[in-house]
Amino acid sequence: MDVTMKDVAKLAGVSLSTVSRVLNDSSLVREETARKVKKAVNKLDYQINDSARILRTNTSNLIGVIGAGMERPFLANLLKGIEAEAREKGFALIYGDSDGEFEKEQNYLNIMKQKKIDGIILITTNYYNELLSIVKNYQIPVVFASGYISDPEISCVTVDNVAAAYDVVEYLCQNGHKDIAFIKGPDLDLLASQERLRGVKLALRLSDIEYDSKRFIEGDFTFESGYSAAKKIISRFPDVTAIFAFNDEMAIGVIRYLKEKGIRVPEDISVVGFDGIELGEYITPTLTTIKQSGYHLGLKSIEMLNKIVNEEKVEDNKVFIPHEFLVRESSN
Amino acid sequence: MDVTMKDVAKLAGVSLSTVSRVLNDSSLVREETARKVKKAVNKLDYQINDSARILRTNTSNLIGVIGAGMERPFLANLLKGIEAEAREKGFALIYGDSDGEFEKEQNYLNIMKQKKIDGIILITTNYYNELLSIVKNYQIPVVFASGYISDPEISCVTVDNVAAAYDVVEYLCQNGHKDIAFIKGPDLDLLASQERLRGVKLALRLSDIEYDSKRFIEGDFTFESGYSAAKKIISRFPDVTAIFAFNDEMAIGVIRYLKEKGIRVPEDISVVGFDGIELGEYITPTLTTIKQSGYHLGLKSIEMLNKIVNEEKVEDNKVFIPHEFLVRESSN
DNA sequence: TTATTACTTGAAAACCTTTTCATTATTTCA
DNA sequence: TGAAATAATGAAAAGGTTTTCAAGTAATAA
Repeated sequence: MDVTMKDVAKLAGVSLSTVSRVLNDSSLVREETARKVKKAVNKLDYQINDSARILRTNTSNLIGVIGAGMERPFLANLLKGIEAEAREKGFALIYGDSDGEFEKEQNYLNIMKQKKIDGIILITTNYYNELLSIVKNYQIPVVFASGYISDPEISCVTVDNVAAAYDVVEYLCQNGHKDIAFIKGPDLDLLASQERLRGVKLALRLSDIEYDSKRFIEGDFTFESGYSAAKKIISRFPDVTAIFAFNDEMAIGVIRYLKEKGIRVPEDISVVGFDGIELGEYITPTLTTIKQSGYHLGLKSIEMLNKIVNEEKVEDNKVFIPHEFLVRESSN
Repeated sequence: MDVTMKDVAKLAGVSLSTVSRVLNDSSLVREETARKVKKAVNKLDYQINDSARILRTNTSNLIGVIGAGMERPFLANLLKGIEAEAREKGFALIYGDSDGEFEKEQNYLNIMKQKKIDGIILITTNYYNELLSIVKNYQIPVVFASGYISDPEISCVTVDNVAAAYDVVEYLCQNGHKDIAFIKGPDLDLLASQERLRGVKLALRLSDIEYDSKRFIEGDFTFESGYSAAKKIISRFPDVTAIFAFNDEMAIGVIRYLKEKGIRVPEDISVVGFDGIELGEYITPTLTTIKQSGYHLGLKSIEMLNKIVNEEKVEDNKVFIPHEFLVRESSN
């Protein structure tokens, strides 16, 4: 039913092998013959059968992406960056959202293995160690795009979460805030959230503020969790003067709660987020935050993965993308 | 290098055919033999070679998704719904973001054809007719998830944009608004935005308000375009009492601009959006909007596509997902 | 017991490429 | 001009499945 190389060969009056050569590397074939073949290809609107090609060559030009919660603006942008650069490099994408569940991740990994993906990008923080060992075992080139992986064999590209979180807290302390509350990510999140936590602790220590675990409320990166965390914070620590949420959505949830309670931001309480999603410029007050570019992060991930796949030398396999501390209206 | 069925067959002491049967439909094989085979499969951690399977069967369990601007919250949710239901039905996803460019769409279509996708979901509004004719020509089962397609052969699932937009305008008129401005989607958008426009015109006519094309500013569904459209509106039509933006992001951009100018929402100007993204509940004032569930839309799309792929009868190939008019703080 | 029938299994072809190896045609050099 | 080298092409194998067809075995019916 579909047009195959055989049909092209017949129409062009040449052999299968010749058609294949023209399609891949016409340098081995006489120019005139190549012309004939190309003409036939166009005439028949021939499309290669990818499965047959993959079966034979064992390379798919497919890149797998496993992530969690890709509807979050930051991650959606990351995906877009991945997508754009993958396209640029000639890869198609196969994508699976794991919701942070290990079982789904395993499942997607199997599917991807079966599809002979050339490489994989992991945007997943909960079971990264387990995942990593599977991927290593399968020998699939991998790039982590969700945090710093210490294993020297593993490439990762991420914002410097520790430094960024440190900057935020240092800024708050320098502005005289002593009673600060924090909204972490899920405790299951072993990368980004943990790293930000480390940065916070470091800054607190250097500012001689005692670490008090009760001031760290667990959220899940949603508006709603920021909102309800704010509620807890206000009831437990009425004297708080600043709240640092580990992402922008939670910070926006916080602001909403404070407004509802008639608490002024930033006059009564300063609020800081993390990520720098576009939305932060459009709410009132505009959101003080750490800006990192998900798009850029995605881009870099593919760039690096591409090198690994092509066995080019990767000069440095731990890449930090730039971040910027944006002081806007929600803090002082 | 990889484990193949041959290895399994050898270890289990049976033939290739038997292994294949066990893996697909063990009803044809003696229970004891099946056990042996399964044991070998587990022992060797056998994973099927998908390309070989696709080559032989000509079915891939792959669904293509072509969309534009998937970083927008509504569409990101849609993608999530697609993803979840596809997974449920045993499909993997191959996804391409076209940025609304026809060339990229064509390109992805070719790639997907080569990968022998079982079906495709189109979330794309600019060149839908051209795309449709290609897809028809390729004979790929297709579901449109971005608006109403009148071609009776083509399945689509969408919110009833006409009715929803009508509801908004009727509400505004009933609340005494006579001087309303609108922020459309891109003029290239031939589906959702056009349909909403039709609903608006209909309601205006029935409310005896003259249609004035100058009161329809073109936006591109971003915060920024809402912001700058608001600027134009305020300068050109200072007496406006209501603004209806064709999506929530633009409405939020509008609100931001009005706040900066010291114009009160809704006391001075009512603002209404469209989509019902979560964010609308967390800004102040909360956003009046049409709520539609992208997740649900995605789900339904796959459900329908699955039926088409399996050649089940599709009782009704034009599906409207429910929408809800949420009157919140930004309008009165 | 013999002849059917049903149940299990295996051998081999087919799916469509790429690529090695061999062959033929062409060019180069002496 | 003839031999050697080079360039262009084709035949065939290989990659890992599924599936048809045939064969063998066990169960049933006559």
